[in-house]
Amino acid sequence: MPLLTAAAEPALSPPSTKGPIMSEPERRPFVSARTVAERAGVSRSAVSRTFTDGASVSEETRRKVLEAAGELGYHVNHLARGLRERSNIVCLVVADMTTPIRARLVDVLTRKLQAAGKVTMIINTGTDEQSTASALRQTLNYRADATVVLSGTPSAKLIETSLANGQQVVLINRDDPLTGCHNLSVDNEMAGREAFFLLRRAGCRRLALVTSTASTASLLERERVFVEVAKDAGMAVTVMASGPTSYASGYESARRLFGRSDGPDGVFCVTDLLALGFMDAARHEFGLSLPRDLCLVGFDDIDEGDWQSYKLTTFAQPFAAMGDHLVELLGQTVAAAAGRRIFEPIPIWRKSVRPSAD
Amino acid sequence: MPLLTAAAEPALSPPSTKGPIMSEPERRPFVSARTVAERAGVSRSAVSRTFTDGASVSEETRRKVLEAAGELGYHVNHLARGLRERSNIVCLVVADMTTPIRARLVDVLTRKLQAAGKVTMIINTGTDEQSTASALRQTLNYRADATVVLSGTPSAKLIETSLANGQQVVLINRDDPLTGCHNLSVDNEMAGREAFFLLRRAGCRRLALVTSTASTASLLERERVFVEVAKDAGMAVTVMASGPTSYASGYESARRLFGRSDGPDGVFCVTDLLALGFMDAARHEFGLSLPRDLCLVGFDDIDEGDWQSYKLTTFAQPFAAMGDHLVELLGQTVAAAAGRRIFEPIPIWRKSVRPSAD
DNA sequence: GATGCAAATGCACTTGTGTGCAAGCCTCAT
DNA sequence: ATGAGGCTTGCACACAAGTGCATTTGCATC
Repeated sequence: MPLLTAAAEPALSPPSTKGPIMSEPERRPFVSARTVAERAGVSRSAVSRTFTDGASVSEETRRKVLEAAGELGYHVNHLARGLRERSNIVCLVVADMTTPIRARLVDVLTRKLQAAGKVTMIINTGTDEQSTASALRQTLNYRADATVVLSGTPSAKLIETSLANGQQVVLINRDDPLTGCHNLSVDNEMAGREAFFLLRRAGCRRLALVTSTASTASLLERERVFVEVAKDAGMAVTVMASGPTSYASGYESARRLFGRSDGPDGVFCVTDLLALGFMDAARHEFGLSLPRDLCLVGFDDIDEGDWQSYKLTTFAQPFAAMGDHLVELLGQTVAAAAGRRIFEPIPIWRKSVRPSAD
Repeated sequence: MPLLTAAAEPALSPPSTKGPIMSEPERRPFVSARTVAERAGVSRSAVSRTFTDGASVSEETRRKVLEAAGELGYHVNHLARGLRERSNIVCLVVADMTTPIRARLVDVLTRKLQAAGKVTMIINTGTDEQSTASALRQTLNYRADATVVLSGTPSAKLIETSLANGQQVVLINRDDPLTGCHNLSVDNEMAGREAFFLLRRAGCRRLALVTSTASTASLLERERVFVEVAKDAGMAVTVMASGPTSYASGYESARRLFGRSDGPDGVFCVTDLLALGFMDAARHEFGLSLPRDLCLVGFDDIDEGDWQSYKLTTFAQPFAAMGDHLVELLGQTVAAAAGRRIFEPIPIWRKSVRPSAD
């Protein structure tokens, strides 16, 4: 029936959908399976089956379909496919993408997801609850199979609706105690502890910890453990935070700390960016030399830390392993037990800490 | 290894897609408009109209619909909506995402696109034609309104099918002569010329240009103009490339250049990353001091160039303006005249070049 | 109370897929 | 020759939305 009407319609251009003829930006000339079918002289089902793995098509029609598809430039519409089954879309909710560590994480994850046949949607958001909320909603709008949160803390209620809609929620390095979602995190406790031992072994006497005013759970945990372990060993720690997690904040923290009578000689910066800013201020503003006058430990292992001007001793986050674990999670059924998975940071020895005291 | 192509590539299909009824992980419990309609006691059309701007719904039913939607956690399915009208998806094809400059560009673009009501899909690809091709196919699979290419050079044929499908193609900083697509680019000619004048004004006598072995059109253009202008002024230029566009390559180039009898005293690095590596080697390996013994100009204005250890004089790319222009393009009808738009780089004066010769 | 008009509503069709079911076709063995 | 059995193939439906058109409802006016 519809075929008849289409045939009866003369070839003159359709009188546009509705509006005046002023412009016609409404055309959607994407070629569909039906067009391919008509051209190949087969049914639309045959086209669908040709592009479906394991479906039953004769070699002959398959050839005809592929030929017609090639000539027309046909590509399967994944949006339509996503109506029936999984969309294969994964949403990445992230803030501060320009930060080296975030860029690395996004890079690794998009790579791994792609290799697993997923496609990633980036939602560039702020860290406040408001924008995280609208990010989560976006995720639902596009029927993403999973939402991976790298920044910000989603509200428990919104996570609940995500889960209720059969969507997996994975938090990376967000140590917030939320139930129902997967939690990949680096072992911040070990980092805090090891950082202290590194500095003590180097013979440092006046310890400081530099952090940011963005009170992320990860940063707080590193701080807590470092201070606690130092206290157990009978050493006090000066804690300093001068702004967001950035080079400038680390720089400023150093100015403040060394502006006092006796600056520290052993510092744990909870982030490499902070550490590099701190190191630059210590050197250029106060003429200190590392590791002689000052030992410095960072966290993240960003590329810049390996540059000749810095050679920062730090801890690397095992992003590759985290990415592998993520795709493994996505492969499982939705009902897979949600829970926390902790990855060990890898100590990276460079030149900003003395090898031993003696 | 490549992205899942449109062809009948086996791909790694999840083995459970069509398996027996042994388990039921196939549930897609996403709540649809019909469910909301049933709960609210109205027709499905009413639900649709409630969420469509400007449609005619009484205040009463609207209230009922919104209430039911809230209770059920309903979110409009943008995939289904994308079947009829524009998908509002924009694909970003990018390689080397961890590079600071790329991360910045991706950050700005995702922000701008988001503000314009678009959603961005990241396709993390290699720069070879093969992976660019499968990236382009991915773009078509998801019916993206537009494809924005930040890395790699798509084949003319593939661009053609994109355009034939009504998809806009925007190349950013790819100066390849491809017809039919929009081209946003920074003025490399001006950069090369200005870089030379900066160095000459500083009184440099032995010029060098440091580039990478990745022969991007942008890099080649900067090199060509710099060398040409210098030649016109009667000065020779040593050109050096030691590897990909990275810190390490810049470092290596400096080792080679200063390992000779007379190293350069004025250098244009076509990329900031190269410049920072170059600077570090010049200082730490050869004890040079900037800008006394060596004047250095970069390009990109990455954050790291402003760090205290570097203070690199460079040119900034006006990404914000480019992003604004991009969303403006997307708002136009598809038939908008494709062409090239050139943006002026912004000179950033810092400390790596002497202010004047005298 | 009847009429007119506007707003609200519902039906049915559209978008592009994938797939269950049944029918058709071909081959082979009885 | 005929039925069994396996491969193909097409119909029709499902997925989740938006919307033109016709119909119904509500309300005011005559």
